Amino acid sequence: MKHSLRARGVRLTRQRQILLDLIDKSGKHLDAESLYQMAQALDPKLNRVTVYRTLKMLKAGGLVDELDLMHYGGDQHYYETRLKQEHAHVVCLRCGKVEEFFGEPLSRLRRQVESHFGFQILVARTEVGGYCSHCQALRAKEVRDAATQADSEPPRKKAERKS
Amino acid sequence: MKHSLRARGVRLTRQRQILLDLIDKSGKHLDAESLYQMAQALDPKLNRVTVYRTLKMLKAGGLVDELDLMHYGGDQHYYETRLKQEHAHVVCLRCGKVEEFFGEPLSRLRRQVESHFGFQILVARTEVGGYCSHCQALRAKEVRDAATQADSEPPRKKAERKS
DNA sequence: GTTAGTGCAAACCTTTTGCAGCTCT
DNA sequence: AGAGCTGCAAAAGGTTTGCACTAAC
Repeated sequence: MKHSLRARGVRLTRQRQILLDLIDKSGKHLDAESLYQMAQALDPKLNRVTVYRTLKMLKAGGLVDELDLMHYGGDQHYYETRLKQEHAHVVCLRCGKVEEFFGEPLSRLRRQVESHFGFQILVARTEVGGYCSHCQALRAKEVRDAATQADSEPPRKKAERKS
Repeated sequence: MKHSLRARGVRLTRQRQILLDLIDKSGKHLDAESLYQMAQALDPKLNRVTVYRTLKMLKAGGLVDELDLMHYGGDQHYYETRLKQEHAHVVCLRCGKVEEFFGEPLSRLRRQVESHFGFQILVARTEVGGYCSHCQALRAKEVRDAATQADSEPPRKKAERKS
């Protein structure tokens, strides 16, 4: 990563070294604010704006990919170093867990889009939202509880219709 | 759409009728602001906030899908009525044109994610960014021109700001 | 020594929220 | 009648920009 930047004449400032190291070493799916917090622990003077500018540059240079993760947890963007292999992000909308899916449908899709439209793909992103296996049961229970509560709610007045 | 809402006890106010009609009739990929502008032409009192609230409700109810379109043109969200058939959005990063891709890799992907993780999918989104066939040539020319210009460019003075 | 990069403050854009009043069923 | 909606104003959240100063090459 650093090598690639140097080759383009990008200056490797102290701040960028810190950020690059964090992005590389940390697990994936960092958003700007988290990255900023981590960076600030190492250099309290490092500004939030520098984080945004660095991420923007890395994205423009194709060194990181930008994700939304189905906007679970807000409208900020998440970043991960561009991996060798394309993958989809599978986000549980209840617990927020993110799984990565590698599979041939992805490369197949890419090839089809390229040939079908004569399109030159620079970046592709597949995000899936729903409930993970663990949360499906819990979710069912939550719905049940909510319904039960509604049913047993004091209809102190005249007979009310059920919705 | 209206029927489905009524069935859930959602009130069909004048404002919602306007917005629902616009979403249905207009081409796809409207963002909140555009929808607001269109709605305001029909009812000048209709507030932007109502647009946001309505879109949020439709999304929660699964009646519309939310798109980012690779953030071409900003960080706002776009909406389209949920179609029978799943499709990917292919966005040209130069001209902004959006193509829709229907193909079996998408349903294949869906099935694989479900069975591989035991995941219950509620919403899936595939977005592809790059250059459409028309823009590829133009893009190449732009890059060439930029390089030529850079070579022969006199030492830069003050940066000019875009108005 | 240049010129790219940084920090700071302030602006910006999109979206959400609190609340009083209005309206659909 | 009354819960559900709307409009207004104001705030929030995330990101970008103008500008003077600093540091990498």
